[in-house]
Amino acid sequence: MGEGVEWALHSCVNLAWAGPDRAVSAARLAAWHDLPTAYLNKQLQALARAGIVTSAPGPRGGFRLARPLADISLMDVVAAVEGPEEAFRCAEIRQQGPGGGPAASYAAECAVAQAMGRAELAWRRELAAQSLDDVRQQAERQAPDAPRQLRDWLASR
Amino acid sequence: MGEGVEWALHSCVNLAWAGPDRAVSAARLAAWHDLPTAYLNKQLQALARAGIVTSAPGPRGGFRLARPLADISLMDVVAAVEGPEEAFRCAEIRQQGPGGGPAASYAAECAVAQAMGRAELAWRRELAAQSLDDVRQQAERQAPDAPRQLRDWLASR
DNA sequence: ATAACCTGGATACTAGATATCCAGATTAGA
DNA sequence: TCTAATCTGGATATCTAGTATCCAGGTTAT
Ligand code: SF4
Ligand code: SF4
Repeated sequence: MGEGVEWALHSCVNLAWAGPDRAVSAARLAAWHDLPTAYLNKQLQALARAGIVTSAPGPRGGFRLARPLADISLMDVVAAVEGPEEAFRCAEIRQQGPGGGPAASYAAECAVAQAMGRAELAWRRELAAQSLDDVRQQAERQAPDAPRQLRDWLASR
Repeated sequence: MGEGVEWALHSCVNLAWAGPDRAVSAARLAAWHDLPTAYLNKQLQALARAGIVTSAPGPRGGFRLARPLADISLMDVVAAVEGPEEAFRCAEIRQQGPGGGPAASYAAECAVAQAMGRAELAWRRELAAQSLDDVRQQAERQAPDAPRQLRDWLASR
């Protein structure tokens, strides 16, 4: 699990707090949490390609949310940043060595891979069930003046 | 997800097929699927430390299952091989930069981390719900003579 | 026209996973 | 008792994927 996921999630919540009128540049989003600007920019580009945020060049440009937080699930962000690969990669070892005859060659996905696939599906379902708005609400409960702090800081630039 | 997990899972099923009387050396288990002997040995050591298999040195030594396959869940094996670390590691970025004041410093685990934790819990639960005996049964359905092949090959050594 | 900004490719750096090696310790069997 | 097979565990090397930086474009507000 790359830490780009965490950056992307926090950035989305920050964009929501900044409001829909104001576009925020990658440089500012990065500075807010002291992250490497160029690298965070890559994650934001991935979010843009996935249609989660929109991007605009030029002065007063930057990123803003493409849709309300309630319509963005954690799964959307994870898929956008981490790519579509499964965590468990089948290397087909059962077909190597003396054990792997042609008998097993044409069989379907083996039992191990299926079991791991079911577990990963449960993980995805749970991520898909939680929206970024849920996250935002709880974050505001823990730090009620975080949104105002961010807006003030953005305004002072 | 390291591929040692896959090796360990297949090795456990192979040990079950070999039977409880015969201990199988790491070298033979590795040769069966053409895996690097020394490295597979490390995964088997991890399984031994976790109490999933027992090990015995000396001639006629090797590994055997510590308990029936039905009492070993996929989660047991994954935890033994991959360690206890969570896939999502919280880097506490919210406390870095201008955004992280002392206000948030003492707050509990943030909303993002909690949400990811819930998803990972669902994954673990699904893994814990599936026993290695389920896997064995389906594997035998796909390749009914795999157990006999393995026993024959082991006997011819 | 200028400066602020995104895009995307090329490149370097780094940490972790993969793989090998060796010097003990243990035990079955001759 | 001696030998050979085997596990144990630390040290080390290699490889891969994640992390990070840079630059040469292209776009747009002022
Ligand atoms: S399908 Fe089964 S044997 Fe093949 S790589 Fe996946 S887990 Fe291993
Ligand atoms: S607790 Fe929240 S802010 Fe801190 S590292 Fe985890 S996800 Fe990021």
